[in-house]
Formats: sequence, C-alpha cells, structure tokens
Amino acid sequence: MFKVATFNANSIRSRLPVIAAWLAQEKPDVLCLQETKVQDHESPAAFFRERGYHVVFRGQKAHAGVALASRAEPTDVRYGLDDGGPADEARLIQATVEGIPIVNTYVPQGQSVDSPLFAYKLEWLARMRDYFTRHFSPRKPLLWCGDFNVAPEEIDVHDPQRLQKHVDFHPEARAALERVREWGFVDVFRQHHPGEHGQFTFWDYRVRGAFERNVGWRVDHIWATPPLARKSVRSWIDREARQAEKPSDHTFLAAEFAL
Amino acid sequence: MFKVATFNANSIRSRLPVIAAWLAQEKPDVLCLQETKVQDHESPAAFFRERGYHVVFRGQKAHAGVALASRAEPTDVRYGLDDGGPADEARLIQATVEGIPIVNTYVPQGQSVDSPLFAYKLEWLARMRDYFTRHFSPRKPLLWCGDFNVAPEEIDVHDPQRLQKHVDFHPEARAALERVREWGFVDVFRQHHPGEHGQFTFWDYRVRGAFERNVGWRVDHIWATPPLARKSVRSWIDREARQAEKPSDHTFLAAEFAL
DNA sequence: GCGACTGATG
DNA sequence: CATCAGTCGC
Repeated sequence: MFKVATFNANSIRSRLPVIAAWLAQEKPDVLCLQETKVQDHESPAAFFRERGYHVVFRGQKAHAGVALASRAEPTDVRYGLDDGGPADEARLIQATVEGIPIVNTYVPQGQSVDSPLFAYKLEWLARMRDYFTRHFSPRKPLLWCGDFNVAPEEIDVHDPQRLQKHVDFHPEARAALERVREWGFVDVFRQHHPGEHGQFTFWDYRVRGAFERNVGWRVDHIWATPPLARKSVRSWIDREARQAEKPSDHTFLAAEFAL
Repeated sequence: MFKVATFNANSIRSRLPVIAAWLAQEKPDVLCLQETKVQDHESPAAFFRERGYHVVFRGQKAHAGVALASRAEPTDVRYGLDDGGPADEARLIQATVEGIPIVNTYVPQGQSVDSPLFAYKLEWLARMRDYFTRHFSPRKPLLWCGDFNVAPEEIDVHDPQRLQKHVDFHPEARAALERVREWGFVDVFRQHHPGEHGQFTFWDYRVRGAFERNVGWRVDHIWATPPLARKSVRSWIDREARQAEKPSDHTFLAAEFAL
C-alpha cells in the first residue's frame, strides 16, 4: 500500500508538533507540505531525517514554500515551473517516489478578483496544464497534490452563493482548475466520496467557530491520472489535526493506493 | 510554614508554562511577579484561579507590570507610590496575606547612568524609604520583594570591576538601596548565604552562554524586617526555571518563614 | 486569528 | 536573545 498525504502547514516550524504526531500515527509514504514559510537553510531537515524520512524543499521568507517528505529516497527532484515564465520555485516541487511522479503545488491564492494576483493565479493554473502536457501523460501514473486554492464544486464550500466572488471559488478559478482536470486527472478524494457536502480541508482562523460550525473549504487535493486513480482504495480528510494544540488552518488530506 | 517567592517573568503571558510548573512543584503561599507586560484586562486571572490562587495585578502595555498571587485572600491591596509624585502603579503592588504585609516592586532600571531615567531610579529608591517610613515600622513584620534592579554587593555580580558604571551596580544605585535597607530590612537570601559569590537570579539573554558560564546578577530580592527575618528558616534561588523551555531571563527566588 | 516581517528595547 | 509594537498576508 502506498499512502500519500498533503498538508498546508501554515509555517512548518510552527507546525512541527502537529506534523510529528501525524507522521507517527499515519506513517505515510509521502507527505506533501505547503506554506512552509521558511528559507531552505532554515528548513527542519533533521526533523524528517530523525523520523526516517527524506525531505526536499524549496522556500522563501514569510510566504509560500513547499516540501516533500518520503520514506523512500526521491529521484528526479525539480523545482518550479519551467516554461520561461516566473518559475515560482517556492510553489512547485516535483519528485518521483517508488516510481510514482508526484507534483506538489501551492497554487497562488489570488488575493481578490480585481487584483493582478488573481490574473496571475488563473495564468498559473493554465501553465500547470501546459506543465503536465510537456512532462507527463495521462496514461501513466502521476499524482498532483497540494493546496490548489480552488474549491472545485458547490459542495466544496460552505456557502456557494455568498462565495461566488471569492478567489478560491470564482467561476474563472474553477474553470481554470477544470481545464487542468480535463487534461487527465481524477479527484481522488471525490472519487471515494461522491456528492458528499461539507468535506472540508480548510477553516479560516478568522471565522469564529469555523471548525465547530464546519464553515470551511475543500481547497487541498490529491489528484491522480486514471491508471493510478484506479488503484486508489481510500481517501480521507483527517479532521483531528485541525483540533490540535496550535493547529494550522488546514488539515491533512490522505489517500491510499494498492500498487 | 509561609513560603514566599519572587520572579521577574519578562511577560507573564509568555511565561505561563514556567509559572505553572513552579507553582505545582513549590506551592508557595505567595508569588510576587514583575515585568508582567500586560494590561489588567488581559491579565491571566483564570490561570491563577484554576490553580487555587488569588491574584492582584497592575500593568500596562509592553513594559513593567506587577502581580501578586496568594493562596489566602489578600487584604489591604494598594497600587503605586502615594507621595504625590508619579504613582507608577505598574511598579508597586502591596497586599497583606495571612497578616503579613508584602510590598512587591519592579524598581526602574534606569537605562544608562547619564539618562534622566537613572536619576528617576535613584529618586524612586529614596521614595521607597519614605514609603516604608510612612506606612510601616521596622519593628513589625513586613516583606519587600521584587526585582530591585540593584545588585547590593560585589559578590552579587559576575564582574564588579567592569560593571561599576552599569545602572544596576552603580555606586549611587547601591547607596540608594542601602539607604532603604538601613530603614530596617534584612536581606533574607544573604542572611542564609553570607559571603557566597555567584548566587545570581538574572542572566542576560544577550550574553552568550550567560547561564552556563554563570555570568549573572543578583538583582531580585526578598527583604524582611527583623522580627520576620528572625523567623526565616531558608532562602534559595531555583536555577531550574532559567533552564526551562522558554525561560525568563530571571529565575525564582524563594524564602520560608516559620510563623 | 495566526502566521511572518521590521524596528524598538533591555 | 527574547520581548514588545506595528504591519502585512491569507
């Protein structure tokens, strides 16, 4: 069994206790992390080593940052987009683990619909489709994990009416993500939980009682190409980590594959 | 047995774990705190209540702030100096516990010898003598606890030569404190440890390896009037708290009295 | 709300 | 080195 998980840590350094507990309990083969908010020379490499994990990462001060921890040694590690535009190395890390290529992204949030950052987000998602086209085939195993900063469907947000203009649920953002899905991905969590409402991975700190009232979003994802999706036996959101001592505003999403 | 302690917390909110551990271990009858750095409406009153302590406090944003926690309910609680000068309520709190009046102060540090704040410090110590004269008698039990920001003797600093011009060891500061002692106090810690060098309560964060090398200061004190000093059976510095997870730059000074 | 930053103070 | 205040970003 091949167990993969993704977690927006909202600062990897602040979240080491949460990550330690989850690794000890779940022993995933791969853990993708986003919003590590740490420069490479400050990255807690020893933390993963001590727990039997390899880790690769690319980060910067204060914002973004991605890491990929794996029991097996990763090969073919790459950072950032490679189409000649901004590489955004702190937002994309790719590695092959046990023969499975894994792309871990922290998609730009976009700030607000009228911001140039929203246009950048839409363009970024278009570049992702191009990235997959150039490097991979939907007929071969591939995993795309991370914080996509898009809730794909109405059932993936707590209030689809009110959130139409939110950058994470805007029709244009959803359409841009849908274009990547059409390239050849299956939403692994949704495959195992068709039509389920309120299955969220993110609850805003700023919304009072957000977790208790389940005022959340499903913006973290594990997507697989069809040959791999067919082998997936289970996918779940572990809500426990969002109730930890000093929680991230996101929680862990996991999936298991019978390779 | 009546156990009293004093601790410069350097932010009471940041130091709750340290204080919790110490209260649980030592169960003092009274704990005097300085540098709480918190406004009254943000003070962690519940923290003390949950542990079986009453607490009174006076603080402000960012600087100074004093608190007094006690197992027995305190009576005659007063704040600040009352001589018509600046009351400095965040630097002096007085309460009577089990019949013993206790004055807890955070004496102004003084910044540098040429600063007006140093003159203010010297004046403040003079006002303390006046305060004791007006309110108390050396023939009756009285405790003066706190961070006095003065190391009384050469054996109370790591390098008496080099520190002559430091505001906490300046001859004028020492003389000003000595004038208060002469009113009628016994240095309770020193009574039990005459002539001992290097018995410090404060080690500057900025001095590398200060604690390990014992590059410190004895600036925190428990002083008693003679009738009470005669009943003191023990006084000690608990160096452990300075080695805790997120330590204050000071540690706890304690004393026991056989009432 | 809770991260991170800068610039200040001891 | 470790607080604070402010400010920024999600």
